[in-house]
Amino acid sequence: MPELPEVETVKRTLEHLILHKTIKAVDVTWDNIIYEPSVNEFKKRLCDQSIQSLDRYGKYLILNLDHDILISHLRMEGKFFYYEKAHPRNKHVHVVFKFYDGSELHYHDTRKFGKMNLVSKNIDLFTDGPLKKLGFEPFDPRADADYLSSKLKNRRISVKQALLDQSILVGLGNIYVDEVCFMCALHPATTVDLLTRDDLECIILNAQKVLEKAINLGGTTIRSYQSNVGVTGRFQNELLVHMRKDQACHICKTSIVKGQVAKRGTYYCPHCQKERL
DNA sequence: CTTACCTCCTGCCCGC
DNA sequence: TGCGGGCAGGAGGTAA
Repeated sequence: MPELPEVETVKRTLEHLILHKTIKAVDVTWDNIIYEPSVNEFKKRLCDQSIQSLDRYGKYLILNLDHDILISHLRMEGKFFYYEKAHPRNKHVHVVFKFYDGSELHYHDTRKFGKMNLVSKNIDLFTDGPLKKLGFEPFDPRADADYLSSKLKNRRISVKQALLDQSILVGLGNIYVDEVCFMCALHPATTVDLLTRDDLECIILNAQKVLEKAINLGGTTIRSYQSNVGVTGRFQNELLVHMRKDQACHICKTSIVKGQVAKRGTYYCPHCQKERL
């Protein structure tokens, strides 16, 4: 499940592979991957546009083209494969970008959860476009305790759910939310109305920390992430609680527990992360 | 304005 | 061994 660091890794890898290439044709074999516009318009408009630059916001990958912006969200299992020459399509490949130099970029998505949006460059992604509902990145100086406090006002959801909510902060998914909760000694089910100002500052600080460290290690590779674009994640060796059920907490040696919070598989240390009631 | 629930999909795990 | 059922999981949509 690609979160901010994994998408950043994909973005950096793709920059070396497809920057300045011009699209000759696009094949789409699973229509629901394309959120907007219609599949026919999507394919047609992409033709003859070149990749001017790549960007990322939260977990969204952004390709700046000549006239449009292509936004790709990998959701659970989306990944890219790049080939120098025409390559047979794997059964889980649903979108193929063919470039004029003969190379191809294949979008592979086992569960077909990923989405692509194509929007005009004339619209502002953050005020009118598909990213308008998103919150700040944890690195953003505007993402301070006051900001979080205002976002959480009148809300009684769990910390886990709040950190998964991309309209509050972008970039954290199930893995890194568990890590941040542990680093802040917060039980993931603690409701946000019980958080102190210190907790909010701690959350921002540790979200920055965990994301920066994961980016530097190329992201987290859980299971065999067989993409040839962004494969080398090593952060899985640094995880403090996620995927560590029954293993010793690094602080107190208590066994890490896996439970359900906000309907998500959630790992935490029952000793270091006491729930507040 | 909330929060809760449904949907999309497939591979995998479990029990029989 | 083979089969069916249940389940996980981002985020958009919708209902209450």
